[in-house]
Amino acid sequence: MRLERVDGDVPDTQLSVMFGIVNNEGLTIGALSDLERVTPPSMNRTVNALVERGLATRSGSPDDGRKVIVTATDSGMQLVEETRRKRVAWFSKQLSTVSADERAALDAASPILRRLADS
Amino acid sequence: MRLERVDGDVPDTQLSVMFGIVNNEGLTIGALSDLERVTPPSMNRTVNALVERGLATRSGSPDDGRKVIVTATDSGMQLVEETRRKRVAWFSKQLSTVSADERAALDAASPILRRLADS
DNA sequence: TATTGTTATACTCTATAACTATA
DNA sequence: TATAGTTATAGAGTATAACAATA
Repeated sequence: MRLERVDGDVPDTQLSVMFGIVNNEGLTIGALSDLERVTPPSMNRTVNALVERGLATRSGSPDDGRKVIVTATDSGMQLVEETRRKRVAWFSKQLSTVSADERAALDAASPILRRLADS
Repeated sequence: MRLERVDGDVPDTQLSVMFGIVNNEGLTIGALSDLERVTPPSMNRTVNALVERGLATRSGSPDDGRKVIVTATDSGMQLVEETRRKRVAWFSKQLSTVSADERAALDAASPILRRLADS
């Protein structure tokens, strides 16, 4: 599903961070590096790339001068929405090849797989 | 599971190629790039890294002078076997947290997921 | 002429260590 | 002193384009 994207070759990692800042308000560099499970320097670099592409902006936190809040630009929000639309469409198409019984089997396995993935 | 590895920090990609050459005889650079779904130059680079680490060797094909066959060294085979052992142990441990009913649900979902992944 | 591999080049992601600025 | 972010540096993976060697 991650391969479903909008033309314009924004890499996967950068796209994932875009989804993060669109879906959550006021994320800092540190919060983003926790979310994506990378180190702060790595996230810093990725955010730089997003800002250079005009997809995100940095702004200082009002309450803590050390923190930096990353926000999506209009262009960034548009990219996320288009990508989401494409992914939902792809997923729906995949799901249409699954019978009701198969769907039930997947539903049954889903929470077990999630538990194993989180452990 | 892929995170389960032997100490010595051989990266994931390189380890995956090692499993490829241990599990299949006489693989060429081209065959390996197909197997790992990367371009030949990329695979060439990875094989170079393996040779530098002493895990694999290159040798010319007897029947086609253009082809290069990649083979695991003793050290390479040892690394693969130890890694496999660790991964099997990890997997068994995970499986031990799954009840018989849950196991049945996973077994039912498995072929469906495989079909979707291949499509 | 087509195929196989290689080299050159460039971009992305990742990490650790060391540094700056703020709390 | 501790925390948030940044810069410096280095290793790894990926791709495309251009090239050499062989079929």
